[in-house]
Amino acid sequence: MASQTEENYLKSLFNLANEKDEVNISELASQMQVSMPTVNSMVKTLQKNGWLIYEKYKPVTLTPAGKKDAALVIRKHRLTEMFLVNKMGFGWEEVHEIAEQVEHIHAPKFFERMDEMMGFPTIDPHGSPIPDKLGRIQEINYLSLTECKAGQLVKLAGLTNSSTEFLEFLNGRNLSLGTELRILSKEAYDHSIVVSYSNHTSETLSEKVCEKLLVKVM
Amino acid sequence: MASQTEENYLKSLFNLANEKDEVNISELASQMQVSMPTVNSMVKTLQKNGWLIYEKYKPVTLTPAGKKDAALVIRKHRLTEMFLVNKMGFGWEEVHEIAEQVEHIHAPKFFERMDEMMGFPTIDPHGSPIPDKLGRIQEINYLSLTECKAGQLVKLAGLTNSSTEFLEFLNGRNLSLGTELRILSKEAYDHSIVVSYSNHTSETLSEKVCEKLLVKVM
DNA sequence: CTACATTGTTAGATCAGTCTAACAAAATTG
DNA sequence: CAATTTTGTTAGACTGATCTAACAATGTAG
Repeated sequence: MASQTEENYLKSLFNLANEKDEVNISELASQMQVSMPTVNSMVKTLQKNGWLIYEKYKPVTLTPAGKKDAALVIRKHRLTEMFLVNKMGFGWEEVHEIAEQVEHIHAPKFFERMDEMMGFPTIDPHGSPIPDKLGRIQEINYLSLTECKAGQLVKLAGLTNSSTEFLEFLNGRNLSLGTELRILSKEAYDHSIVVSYSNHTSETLSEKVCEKLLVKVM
Repeated sequence: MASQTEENYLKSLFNLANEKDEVNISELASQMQVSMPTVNSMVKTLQKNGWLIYEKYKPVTLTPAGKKDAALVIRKHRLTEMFLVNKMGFGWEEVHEIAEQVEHIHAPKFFERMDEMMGFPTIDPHGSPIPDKLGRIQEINYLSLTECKAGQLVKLAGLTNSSTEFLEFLNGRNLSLGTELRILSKEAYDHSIVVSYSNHTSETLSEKVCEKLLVKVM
């Protein structure tokens, strides 16, 4: 069974993997906030346990078992976040920190019960998909708000970043998942976008914000 | 902040402390399932951190800070057990294992929220008191069923042991907290007790069982 | 293609938490 | 109270996860 540390490495590896499923040691080190030698020794351990493929001076790749176990940790994290929001009344900006700890609990029925109580949700409070019990993750491809055209009506469906600061910024603008946005105009110079939604008749969103907003065209 | 290991030692120390607040190294070793040298080195660490008083060849004693922090871990454990039973539908025999893990989560608002959702319960699903936010624990003195007399009507209010096996035994007999028992007779030879309750007209409970049942005389 | 920058590895140390073996103090018991 | 048992301590080793310093391989840019 994976230690908490190992679970954290699996999660990072899963999230950092590129199209070729590869992750560099340096990326992983910076993501995990540890030194490269630490990562070097840890990938050897993870390899020994069948979670990844490692060859000297090459990027590492999760094995199918590694991907599955990583997805199951992510499942625990996202189920927890959803439970905290839907069943315990927390705000979407408060749950990450708690879920970071709860995700390491080894008690299948605890998470099964959460899942059941919530009616088997498929996304977490930030719009990210919740992997199933077998670690399968449904790919959703939303558009970034930056890719949309003026005049379009879109619905906010996900985020590419869920930092507390960003979530609090969105709270301050009354923006939440499900909010329908009308794109009033796009500024060519700085790529900012003017939108209207709910009782906001005109709100300007910077490119920095728009690129983090994932939407579904209505 | 206490590590998980330290939290576990604090909990054991709190539970093992006798009238003089003392705990022997050997007791602690057996409770924690580690060797005596391990305990020896750990108590030195705990002392360094202000949680206990240690002198060579003497039993150890928790400091006020140690007692408080121990009680706060026990609070997290018992709130979790109660939440699992009352809000998530688990049986009282299922919750200990999960709570053993959840108790190490460092997220005050998570436990505050549980507490609030349950209406600030004072006992856990096994009848043990839940310490308050300041680590104060209200002493309840129930009688052991063995101390009761034939003819008395008593209500099951607590347990001195909450092992899964014992809880499953009680489930099999339809015995739960709040059950009112009429003591029909006491057998002098083996100290077994015959009781009636609910729709059980006559059930014989061995001394082993009776001594673990805490009751309130009606 | 060589030089420099970046990335990755090795060696060796540290810390927390654990162990066993050997020994010492304290408690018990004839 | 002396002998034996129980309890506790010390020394030294190990594992997991981390570090820094030194070095080696790879990638990049003139």
